[in-house]
Order: sequence, then structure tokens, then C-alpha cells
Amino acid sequence: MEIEIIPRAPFDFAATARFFRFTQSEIVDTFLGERYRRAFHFAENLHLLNIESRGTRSRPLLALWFTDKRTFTKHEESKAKRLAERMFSTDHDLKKFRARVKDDPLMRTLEEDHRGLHLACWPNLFEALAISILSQQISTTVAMTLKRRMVEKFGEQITIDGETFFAFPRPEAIARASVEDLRSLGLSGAKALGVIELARKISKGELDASELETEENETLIARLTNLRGIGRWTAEWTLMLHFGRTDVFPAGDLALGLFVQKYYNNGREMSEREIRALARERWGLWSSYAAVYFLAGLRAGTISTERR
DNA sequence: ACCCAGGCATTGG
DNA sequence: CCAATGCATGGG
Repeated sequence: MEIEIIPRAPFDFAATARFFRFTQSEIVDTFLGERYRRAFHFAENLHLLNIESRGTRSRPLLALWFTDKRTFTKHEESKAKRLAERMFSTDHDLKKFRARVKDDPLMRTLEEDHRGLHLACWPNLFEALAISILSQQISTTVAMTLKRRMVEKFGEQITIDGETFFAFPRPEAIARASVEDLRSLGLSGAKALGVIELARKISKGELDASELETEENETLIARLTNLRGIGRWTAEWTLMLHFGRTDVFPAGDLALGLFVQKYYNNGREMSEREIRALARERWGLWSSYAAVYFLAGLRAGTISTERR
């Protein structure tokens, strides 16, 4: 049984799916042709989640189904629908982002270059935070390696037509691990401890994502930074890439700071506070998209963080 | 052999 | 409130 989702246009499914986790091909999130697939725990079982584009950028349409699950209860159907809506931010109205940056030549160009790129969000808070902790300070290549090792050791797998898919580990699985277990995968002691404490809190119900959904940004950041290993950088990216907030600018991010200084302050240094103020004033409710489109431009090579 | 990469917690002024 | 320091791995 297929479920249809109609995203707000413009919506570029391939661009959004490829933006996932800032990687092209990886262990959990796969994208091939026009189809996104990942193993996912849904309705008590591990299924292969499929999401495929059936529309165009200006008339978008998504189809979602789980391989080997023919029927849905009404409740499951709406849950599956919300899952896809969250993962691809289908309700974000990027026409408003476009309007917001019409007098900002650089951002207007980036918007044109990547029109239809939505936030790609992690489906679970645990996954969002754990991967962010893994990624702190190290290159994306190293972070990918660490994630792969963790997923292969602790994630459940499903084989469909001879092809194996790994699910991101459940918090319960990591909660049972020791710091030494994770260190042996290459995590630092601090990261290992952070990920394990997080897994234990979530599996004990001490941290519930659904209770946090409606919190104000700053309250949410305060709640998240109370956790070991979660600083402001991680919390802000999590607001964007799990909670789907559109009005966050992670001013502490090295690359984002360099962009703002280079392109909006004649290369002169700015404090984090000044960067945050500039982002709020310039991009306001669409600051998250400004951040994402900067990174998209960086990847595409149209802009750089090098000094001129 | 270095140095750095999408930070964080801790310590010391 | 600000600065310095150690941490993990892989690529340049």
C-alpha cells in the first residue's frame, strides 16, 4: 500500500535526498535513481522504507511504502505520512525563503542554484544527536567511518532480494554498550560516554522528543545542552535537522562563520554574537535555509571559505 | 612528522 | 566572561 504526500513547491526531491547527512552514499540512507530507501523500525517491525518522487520540482508528489507491508491501519498511515513530511520538510514554503532573500544578491543566487532543496531531517532524535556527537570536530570522512562501524555493530539489518540494509541502532542497543565498546570503534572517551548516556536517557524515557516538539528554540537549546557532549553547535543543528526549525543559524559553525565574515563583513572577523545578530536580521525566520544553502554552495564550488 | 577537520568539557584566570 | 588544553581518526 502506497501513501501519497504532496510537498509544497518548489521541492527538489533528489537535491533534498542527496543532502542527507551531507554524504552521497552511506550505510543507512541510500538514494538511487529517484528512490530513497532505508531500513526503519516501524509498527513493531523492521521494514524497508521507500520514498520515491512521482512529480516535478514545481508539481511535487512523493510516494511512500514499506517493502513487505501491504496494509496500514489509519493510525499507521498518518504516522508514516508524518515521517515523510518530517524527513523531507515537505511543508516548508520555500517561496517565502525566496521572497526573503530577493534583495540579498549572494543568497538569491544560491537559492536559484539550489531551488527546491528542503531541509532533510533525521527521523529520530537519538540518531540526530548521536551522529552529531560523532561528527564533532572531525572531518566528514572520519565521522562517516565511525558511524558505519557503529551501525554495523549495533544496528539491526534486513535483507531484501539479496541486498542488506542496516537500520540506525536503537537507543536500547547502545544503552547496553560500554564506553570501551565504543572506544574500540574509534570514538574518543568523551564521545563514547556522551552517546551512551544519551541512549540510556532516551531508552529510560527521560528524554522524549515528542515532549520537546513545541518548545521555544532557546528553551530547547537549553534542554539539549544540558546533555553531556551536546554544546550549542550540536543543539542548533539538531533544531534544524531533526525538529525542522527554519529560523536557526548555528553561528558557532566554523564554515558558516567564515562565510558570513567573508561575504557580509568584507572579510573582517566577527564574534559569534555578531554573526547570530546579522543572520537574524538578514534571514530571520529563514536562517536555517541560509545556512543550508551556504553549505550547498560550498559543495557545489560556487562559493568558498577561502580569504580573497 | 606534522596539521587540520562542520566541537565539547574542563580548568584557570 | 574569555583563553588554553586534550581528545579520536584519516587525509593532505
